[in-house]
Amino acid sequence: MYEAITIKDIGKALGLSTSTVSRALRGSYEISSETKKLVLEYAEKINYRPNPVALSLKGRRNCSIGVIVSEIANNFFSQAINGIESIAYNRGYHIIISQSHESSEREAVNINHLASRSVDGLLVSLSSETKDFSNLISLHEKGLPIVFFDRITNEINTYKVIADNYKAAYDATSHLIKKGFTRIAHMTNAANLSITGERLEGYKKALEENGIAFNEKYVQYCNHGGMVVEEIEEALKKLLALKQRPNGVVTASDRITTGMLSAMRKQNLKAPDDIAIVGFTNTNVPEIFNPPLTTIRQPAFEMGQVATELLIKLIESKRPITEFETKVLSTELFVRESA
Amino acid sequence: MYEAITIKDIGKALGLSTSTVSRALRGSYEISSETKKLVLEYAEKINYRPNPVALSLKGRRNCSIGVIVSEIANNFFSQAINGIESIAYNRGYHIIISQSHESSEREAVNINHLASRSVDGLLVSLSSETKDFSNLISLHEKGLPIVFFDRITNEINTYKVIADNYKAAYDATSHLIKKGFTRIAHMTNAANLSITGERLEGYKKALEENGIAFNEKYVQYCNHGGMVVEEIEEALKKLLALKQRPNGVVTASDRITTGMLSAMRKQNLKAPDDIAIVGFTNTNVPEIFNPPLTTIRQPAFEMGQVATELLIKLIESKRPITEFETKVLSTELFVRESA
DNA sequence: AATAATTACGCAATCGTTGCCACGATTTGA
DNA sequence: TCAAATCGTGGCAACGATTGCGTAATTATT
Repeated sequence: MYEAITIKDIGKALGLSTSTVSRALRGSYEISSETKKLVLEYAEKINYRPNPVALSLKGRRNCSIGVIVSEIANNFFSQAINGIESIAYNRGYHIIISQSHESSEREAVNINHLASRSVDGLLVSLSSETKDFSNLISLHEKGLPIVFFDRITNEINTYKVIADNYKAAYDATSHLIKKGFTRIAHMTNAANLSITGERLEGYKKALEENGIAFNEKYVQYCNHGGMVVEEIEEALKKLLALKQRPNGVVTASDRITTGMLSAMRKQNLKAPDDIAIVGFTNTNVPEIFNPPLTTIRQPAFEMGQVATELLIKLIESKRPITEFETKVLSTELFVRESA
Repeated sequence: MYEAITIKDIGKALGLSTSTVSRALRGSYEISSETKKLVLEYAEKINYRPNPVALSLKGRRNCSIGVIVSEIANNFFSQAINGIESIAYNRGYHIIISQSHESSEREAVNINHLASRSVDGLLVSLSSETKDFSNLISLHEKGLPIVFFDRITNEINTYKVIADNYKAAYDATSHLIKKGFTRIAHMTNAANLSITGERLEGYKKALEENGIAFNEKYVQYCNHGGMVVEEIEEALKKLLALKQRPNGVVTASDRITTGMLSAMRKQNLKAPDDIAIVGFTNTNVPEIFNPPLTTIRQPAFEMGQVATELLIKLIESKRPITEFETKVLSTELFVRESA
């Protein structure tokens, strides 16, 4: 099935050996310009494309980048992927996208599949379940370039790109406090994610600066990142059951934010009167929610771009790079009516 | 960089030829069970994984499916992709996702890249720009299995999966009419998409059945499918400039629906009082919009599943399939407050 | 005119895997 | 007891492209 034109076909048609054709196509100096012209024109005419699988096997570059995220049905990630693509496309790389669905097992399967299809490098945002990095470490040690973005790990020394999650959560919490809310809950992702810790610290700092005691019960972790409706409703119920019912909340992800709005609606709770809300979200239309949503917007597109630039730098670097940095990009607080 | 274990390493370690190792791994009957056990255990121990690139080159199956859509930052497509993945994963296939961004050129580049990386088959939802199918036709004729979903073409005879767009638009329009709106606009995708035509027909039919004359000026085409904010604002302005300003609208895609809500808000127009709206959208939380949105929901996940099942059927079929059908899946109208 | 240098190309190995054929050793049948 | 069948294994070629090495033909040098 599906027979493509090979270098051999060209050779046969032109009475040349495959090596000559190969060299002619690559513009080698040891081929006469006549032959080169002949081959090039014929190749163009029959629309010859080198077989990338064969090139891969030969160990040459693939010009493809593997991307693994937890969910693409998520504004943050789909925007980040668009940023990744915008750079990759211009630099001649293709991207191959995989989802972990927050499962470390699927993450491992997909990463191994990408690695074995010999992508030139990997852009990784970890699943919330991942605690064992041995697979990634071993790939990294074997020389596979990896750049982490958003959900990172300290176990691997490489480039990383994150949003300023600490400041983002600090800003969100501070805004609620400034608006007069003092019993502020935090509804967030799985506890072991890097972003969760960073955001929790910012949240705590804002409370502390304003002399508000940190209450552990105000922090609700959604292990599925809001993909499961019930976990958010459950978390809300727990918050509502507290003696000191919170009057404000900082939600830490796209799905948790919209899920919370939906859960509040079910409970007939209005923002900001019943519970004020500042949400991390990258939706394009936060103003059409009811009420218009006060949001923290992450620079998803730019994060994708920066991560991709760093990865291509790693891939194309002649000598191994050993000095890495973690790029931290600023978030933005958009004040609307929900807080 | 990145050296994997090969069949040759196993052979060397065990004093066997590569062919014996290969057959032992594949459980061939002509290898003694002792040798098999030896090889299998050693392979397990050193965590051997066959090189898929070499397998590809050998012409064997790849167990990967290429998916091309216009945008993943779109509820419909990201849900469809999740449906695709759910089936593919269970059947042992990996998926490789590419975006066309509504550009026929990028579509072609990405499709060729997928095909040349020897995916076993292609799931395609066409870009709104695509008018030339010669590339796809030629791949299809060369034997590459292709299944279209959502945005299809009649130029290629294969399996196709669509939503019942005719009935969906008919239902949406009928609902508006039933609610007393008679000047109903239709804001839709690029004119040459299959879905656009199907929806337009349903819209027209509902008007006709209710004795309402079709007004061409009420139909606004958004060539970027709502990805560009301005095109929607422009379309709304054109509608508002009409002598007979419409009092209802059927929006035909995720991005157009939310974009329209946003544009209406900018113009200080409220639904349903100023303009009632029924929108095609697959958002998970249509109830948290202002107002809660009356929606047409497409069975995106199921469409992805069905398309994938058909594709795998094509891929795994021993003898060429020549009888194809187009599966039509039902949509659902959810009545809320915007109409 | 004889040798050296250059040009332009072909041969064969390589990447990892599998398909086909062959070969020696053991077993079976007559 | 001898030929045939069977079994387990190894060797070679092939997939498509690249590349080091070799070499014939041409050109330049002395």
